[in-house]
Amino acid sequence: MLAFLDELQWRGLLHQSTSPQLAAHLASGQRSGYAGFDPTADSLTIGNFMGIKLLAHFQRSGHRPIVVSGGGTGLIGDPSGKSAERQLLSRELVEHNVSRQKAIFERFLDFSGPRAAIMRNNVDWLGEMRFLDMLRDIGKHFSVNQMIARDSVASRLGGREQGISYTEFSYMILQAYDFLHLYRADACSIQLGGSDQFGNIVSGIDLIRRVEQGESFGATCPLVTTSDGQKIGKTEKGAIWLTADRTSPYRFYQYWLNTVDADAVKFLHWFTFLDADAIAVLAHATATDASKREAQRALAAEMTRLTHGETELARARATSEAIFSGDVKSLDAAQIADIASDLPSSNVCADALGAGIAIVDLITGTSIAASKREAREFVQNGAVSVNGEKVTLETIITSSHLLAGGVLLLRRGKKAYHAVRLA
RNA sequence: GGGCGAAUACUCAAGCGGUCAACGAGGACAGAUUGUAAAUCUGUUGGCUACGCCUUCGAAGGUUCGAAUCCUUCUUCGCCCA
Repeated sequence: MLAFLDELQWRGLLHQSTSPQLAAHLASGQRSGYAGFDPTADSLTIGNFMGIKLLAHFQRSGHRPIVVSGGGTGLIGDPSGKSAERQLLSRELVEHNVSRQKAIFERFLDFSGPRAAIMRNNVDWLGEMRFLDMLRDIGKHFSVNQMIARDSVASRLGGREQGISYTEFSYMILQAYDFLHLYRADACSIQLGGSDQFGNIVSGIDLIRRVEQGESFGATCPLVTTSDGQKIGKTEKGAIWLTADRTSPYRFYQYWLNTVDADAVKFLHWFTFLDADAIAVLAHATATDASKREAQRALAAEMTRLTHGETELARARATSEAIFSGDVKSLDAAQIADIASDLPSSNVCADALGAGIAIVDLITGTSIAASKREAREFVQNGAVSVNGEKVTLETIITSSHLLAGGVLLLRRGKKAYHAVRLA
């Protein structure tokens, strides 16, 4: 078992730590460390995954991870890395989001055993905090002079267009207080997070030192980006989520499979739990014959298994193969239904289909083509196929085209698929 | 409070009375090539009952045969003076 910091180090996930003593602190016993998550949505994206992964490594290295849901801070909004003031979320929504996110953590962390992960929600302590107490007990330890020097605050003070509200300005105090609370209540001495959280982490450490004369630590991972500097997990069609209701396992699998060569090995380090040897083998394979995309395949498989489980991985793989080999006609009804459930879909009524529908009309308004003009263009370009066969403008779709189970599989280009069900 | 200027499609950005559904760039999408890549080349990028028609150039009115282009008011933003 590798020490926590060493593990992060070789994976390229260690950006900064607050003190050289951290390694010794970790080596001297089982520690508790936390990372916070904003309940801005009822799910989490692969952008949030890094925080989870830090905790997972922490646990695997023999320590106790604490997941802190920002049920309280989520009501305020973290100004770090934000150029504009955030919209406030309602209490009900934040609460709902917190409860939905809980289920996600259970897939990545072990909530049983001697190092069982624990969940905390900072609304539990921030919610009942009295304003006067906060000002007297906590506020006294913060220097406004230092607070306004913070990047996240300074950038907002300079601009005339985007100021910062007192609400968001206070955020760092709340996060610092979180750390203090956890230090007291759960003997939590470490905070983990992205590099953008470094300032907030240090604030917490300072506060603990002043109030409790205690020692605490922090470590951050770098902001992970793709080779062309883009945020990971952002696509044109929206973020890649960690729950099937927002991103199907198939799409999730495809996202990783489509990783560019330059990023594949790097992502294996960052996102998977594969060990150094396994990654070295894949790196070698990629260097020798990139066209086999072994690194991408392993990455997609690992990530899908991790987030959705073995069964969903098998399905996503099977769907991918059936679809990209173009051989969908030989599939049976169950397989087709399986595939269709992973794809965007629409319905067509049996009567209309009986009479025959022009291909252009069929695909207009689906995820394949937004308008008739576009539909015509795609068909003319030879971009559209039905059940793996190219269609032309003259093609009329009738019930004889239906695959087993009453489904049509539409395809545009190489990667856009759509299922049409008989209604 | 006063003065000046700007608002154009996903973004940036031309246009300043007809030839404007609106130059160009980026992005996006598709085709060829390929590895469900990258790079490259080509095409498309408001909608439709489609060699024509309809709706768009911050909003509402107006001038004109005709406006994104001129006038009025309003809204928002920027700059300058107080």
